[in-house]
Amino acid sequence: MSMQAPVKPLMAANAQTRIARRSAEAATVFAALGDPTRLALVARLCDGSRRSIAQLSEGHSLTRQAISKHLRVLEGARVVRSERAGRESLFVLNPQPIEDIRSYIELVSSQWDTALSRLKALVEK
Amino acid sequence: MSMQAPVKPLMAANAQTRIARRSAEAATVFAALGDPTRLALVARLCDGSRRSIAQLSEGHSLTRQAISKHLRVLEGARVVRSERAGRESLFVLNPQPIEDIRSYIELVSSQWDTALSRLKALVEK
DNA sequence: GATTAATGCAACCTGTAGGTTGCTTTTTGC
DNA sequence: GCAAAAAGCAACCTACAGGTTGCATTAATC
Repeated sequence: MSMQAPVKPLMAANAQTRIARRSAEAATVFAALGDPTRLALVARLCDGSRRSIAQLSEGHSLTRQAISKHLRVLEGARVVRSERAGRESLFVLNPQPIEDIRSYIELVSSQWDTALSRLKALVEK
Repeated sequence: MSMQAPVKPLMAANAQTRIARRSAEAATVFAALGDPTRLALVARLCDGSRRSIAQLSEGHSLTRQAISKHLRVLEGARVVRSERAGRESLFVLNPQPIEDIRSYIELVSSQWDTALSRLKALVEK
């Protein structure tokens, strides 16, 4: 087994740790969005509407309970919020976590970009 | 069961379908990033370095084979590319799919934003 | 107040994701 | 050429994600 990774650090260690620190939370949201059914639900809610489970079940081949479970998963990741209204519970998108992973991706991309520009600078030298 | 969703379309139907159309591919990438171990691997590769499996296994409590499997999943989602170099295979980040989901999120967010602004306009009327 | 709609709850089933162990194959370095 | 390093392959295990069915509960409606 090799002692240490013989790879030169091409970036500030700060950024790496900053990214790593946010990975855990980000993974939860990614996982929530990583199912086609759930992502379809998010897509359907992203116009800001609040819809009941029955409404959200229409058009899917799945059972109402299946949809319900998926909604609870999304709620667990805070991608969605629910509120009971009479006999139905209404779901609405919560944009915060999605905004969070957007900025996470931004962070990752920026690292990649600086890596690329450094590489380019190195080649041109 | 209710006939049709009694929800007014708050947005152009175009955007909804545009989002829906991209959901399937996006879900694959989200799923790939939805595991903490895999996201950590991506974080480690996002500086543009190419590293071997052995290198990427260091620091993890998992087996080399486990890491290897995760890398293949990432490769399946094209988040990462591999290349055999002698007796080791090197992995490097491929930013394209991540860029894709970034723009997907952009799309979703924009819908949410227009929904919000319309709501605001409605209230102020 | 009886009926029907909308959910919730719980048990259950099945496939597969995530992980391990053990062995083989391919390079490398001496 | 031999020993060790790096990775691939394959079988296996286990938990749980994703789905179903059936029944209980709550609320609207007439």
